Amino acid sequence: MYHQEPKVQLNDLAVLRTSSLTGVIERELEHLILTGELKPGERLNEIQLSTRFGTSRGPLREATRSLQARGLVESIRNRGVFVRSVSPTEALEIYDVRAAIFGLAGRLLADLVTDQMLARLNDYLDQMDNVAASKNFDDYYPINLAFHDYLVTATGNGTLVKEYKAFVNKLHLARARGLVQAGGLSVSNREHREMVDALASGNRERAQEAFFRHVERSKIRFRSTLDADGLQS
Amino acid sequence: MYHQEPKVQLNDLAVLRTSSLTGVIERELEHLILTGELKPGERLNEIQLSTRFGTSRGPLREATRSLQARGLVESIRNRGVFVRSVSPTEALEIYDVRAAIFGLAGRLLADLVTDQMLARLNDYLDQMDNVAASKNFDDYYPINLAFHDYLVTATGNGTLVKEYKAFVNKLHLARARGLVQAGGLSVSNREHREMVDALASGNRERAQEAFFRHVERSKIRFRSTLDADGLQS
DNA sequence: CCATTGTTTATTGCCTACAATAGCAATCGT
DNA sequence: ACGATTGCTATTGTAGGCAATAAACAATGG
Repeated sequence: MYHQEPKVQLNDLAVLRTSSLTGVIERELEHLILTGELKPGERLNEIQLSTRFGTSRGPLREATRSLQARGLVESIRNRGVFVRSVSPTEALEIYDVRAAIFGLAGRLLADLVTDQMLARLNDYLDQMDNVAASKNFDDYYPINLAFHDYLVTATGNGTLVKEYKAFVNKLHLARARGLVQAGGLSVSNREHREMVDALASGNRERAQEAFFRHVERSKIRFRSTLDADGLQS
Repeated sequence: MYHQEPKVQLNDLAVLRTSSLTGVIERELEHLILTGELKPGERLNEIQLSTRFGTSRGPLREATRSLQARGLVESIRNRGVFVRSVSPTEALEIYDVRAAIFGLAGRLLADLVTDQMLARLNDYLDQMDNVAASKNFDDYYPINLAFHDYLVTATGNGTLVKEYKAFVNKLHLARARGLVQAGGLSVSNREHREMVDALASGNRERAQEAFFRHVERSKIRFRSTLDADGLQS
């Protein structure tokens, strides 16, 4: 009975005023998927998960439908819903679309760039240089992520932000997930500087191209490691 | 009881073997929304719609969750789900993202283009010229749509296709829907020829830019009519 | 007359129960 | 022995019912 205290610990009742149980479950499932606790190909058992969340199957089913529409999960009738497994081919497709969207970010930013923004970007670059020098790669990713997040958000185009993040998430479901990260490891900060320089120039097309190429190079690195490991499709 | 013959007329039971009731409802709702039978801002009454489809509220709720994730509908807790109304501002955002994706299509096609493809594209161009000459504008849209659909599909990038169509659909929910179409009416076929010529040249960047600009010009036309009509936000 | 506070009603949120299906194992016939 | 068939079990698909909320209206007090 849902009028009792739900068993969930972190969600105050206040939260449920605005966001429905379904929404909470959806975010929770998304988290489980993206952290890898639920692995690609794994089935989401309705009863098991709903009891885990302390709810009935209804909200859980609604949550999985939403995840399905967002491409994180796929459903086979009468068999269940499974965490999606993104094939290398699809990963390559996603890289291209992501490049296009990120390129748009560059194009838009070229018209919006301010000294303050450039200062902040250069700060990110310095931080990444420092961390790279100290070979502390675990510290590199958070900054790298923040750098890209800032760029995308600063466009002021919410649709763009949403799309970009959706694709980044989807790449986490790539069968060769390790390769995605491994490829990123070798990114030299020079690519990032090229992007910031392009922004500073205020040249739309140049910025778009620099941003686009940055993602395309990630794609190429991904494909290389893919070939090296002899993975197909 | 769902083991009886459902009241839905067009869907054979065979269809339900593969796609769930939820999926059928979702497609049906999507149709109602895109044809305008359900207008932006309108509430989707669960009881009314579920009885209309001859099902219970469960599958209907799952269908609307999916539509919500896809951005066609928005849900307010304890108040219901409403057909989304896309603000002019968001429409402009969408135009940009769509331009980026369409630009990618151009870039990819530049590497894939064949004589056969060019012939087909030129055929489309001729058809549109003819129709435009005869001022039969109702005939113009289907060809225009097919032209763009073909371009996007020919990239072979399914992710791109899906995204592109999603955004086209969303633009149908723009508050100033009429303006979207009105703006398109004045598209001269010259823009289309520029795109095809760029493809023929095999120059990636040029093709990307031509495709990108085509959508951007639609955006500008949309904004002009917007300003003329004194619409805000 | 207006604001505030019950009260009613339509509708959503969630849950439980039952029907149907898929996968598997045991059984049966050949 | 072996394939097809038939139950069995776990799990999903759907239905319908009760609780809770919000919006509209009525009643009350200032």
